[in-house]
Amino acid sequence: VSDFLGTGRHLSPVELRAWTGFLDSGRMLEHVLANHLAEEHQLSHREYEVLVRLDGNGGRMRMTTLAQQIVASGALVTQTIVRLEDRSLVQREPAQSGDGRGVEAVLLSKGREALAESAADHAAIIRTLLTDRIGGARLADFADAAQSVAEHLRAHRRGESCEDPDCPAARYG
Amino acid sequence: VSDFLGTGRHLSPVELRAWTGFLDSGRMLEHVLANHLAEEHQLSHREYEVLVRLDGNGGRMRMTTLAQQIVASGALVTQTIVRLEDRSLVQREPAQSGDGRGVEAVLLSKGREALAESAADHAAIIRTLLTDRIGGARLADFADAAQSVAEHLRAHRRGESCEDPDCPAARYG
DNA sequence: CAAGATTGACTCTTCAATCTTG
DNA sequence: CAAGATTGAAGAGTCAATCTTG
Repeated sequence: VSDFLGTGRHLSPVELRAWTGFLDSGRMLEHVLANHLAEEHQLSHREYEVLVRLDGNGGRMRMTTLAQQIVASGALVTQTIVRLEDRSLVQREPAQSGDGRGVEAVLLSKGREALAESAADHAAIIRTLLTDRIGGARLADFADAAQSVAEHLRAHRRGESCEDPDCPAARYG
Repeated sequence: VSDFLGTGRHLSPVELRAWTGFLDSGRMLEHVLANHLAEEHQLSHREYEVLVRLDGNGGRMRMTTLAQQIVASGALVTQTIVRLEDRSLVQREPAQSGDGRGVEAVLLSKGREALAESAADHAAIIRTLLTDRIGGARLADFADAAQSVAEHLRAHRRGESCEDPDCPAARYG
C-alpha cells in the first residue's frame, strides 16, 4: 500500500479513526433522523430544523440568520420556507426592522403543533443513538470538542485569518 | 419558550451542544473539503472517497462493499464509478469470485495518480480543521466516541435488535 | 455598488422498478 | 424468490444571475 504514514502526507491511525467515525456517524444519524421525521411526521430534516430554530428565537427570524444557524445556503432556506408556507406551518412577513429588503419567517400555530408532536421523538433518537452512546462523563468533553471545531469552521468560512499560528487552513476555500 | 427541559421531551443543554456542534461541524467540514477537492483536483468528495477505499483494499472492491464503507446507496456508487470510469481513473470488471452477479471496481494507474496528488491536501484539511482543533490528549477519546456511535448506528441500520437494555432505538427506521 | 432575497439551471442523492444470476 | 447491480424519475441542495432596497 502506498502509505506515507508519519511524513504528514497521510492521516495517523487516530486521526483516521476520528475522521471516519465522525463522517460516517454523522451521515447515518442524519439518515435515521430524516427517515423517521418523513415517515412519522411528514417533515424533512431541514424543515424540522427551521421549526426548531424559529421556536427557539421567539417564533420569528430573518431568512439570512436562519441560513447561518442551520448551515445552509440562502436559496435552500427560501425553498424550505416556501414548502412550510404551503402547509401553513410558517408565514413570511416583511422585516419589522423597517429595512425594506428584509424578510422574516414567522412560526404559526400549526407549526408549533407540528413541532410539539415531533420534538420528543427527535430528542429520543439523538439521545439513544448519539449522546447515550458517548456517556455522561465523556459527553461534556465531546460537546466541547464539537463546538470548538464548529466555531473554528465558522470563522474559517467567514474568511477570517486564523490567529492560531499552526493553522495554515486559510488556503482551503 | 415552550420548553420541557428535564422531562425527557427535549435535549439537555449538554446534549444539545453535542448534537448541534456535531451536526454543524460535519456539514461545514464536508463543504470545505468538497470545494477544495473540486477546485484543485477536479474530484467530488464521493469520488475521492471511492479512490481512497479502493487504494486501501488493494485496488479492487465489490460495488456493494464500497457502498457500505462510504455510507451510500448502491445507485450512488454505480453513478460515481461511471463518472470515474469515463475519466479512466477506475475500471469495472466481473467479480473474481465467480459469482456472475458481482461487479468489482478496479483502481487504475491514473486513479492512483489522482489520489497521490490530492491525498496530502485532504489530510491537511482534516488535520487543521478537525483533529488539531481537538488536540492530542482528547483526540483518542473523541475517536473512540465517534467510532462507537458509528458502530452502533451500523448495527441499528442492519436492523439488529440492540443488546443494550437502555436502547429503545429499534423503533426508529 | 453592497446586502437581502428569490429564481432557474444544474448536480448530487435517493427511491422504486428492472434485469440478471444464484 | 433473493441478491447484486443498473436505470430513470423525482427530491434536495448549490451556484450564478436577477431583482429590489439601502
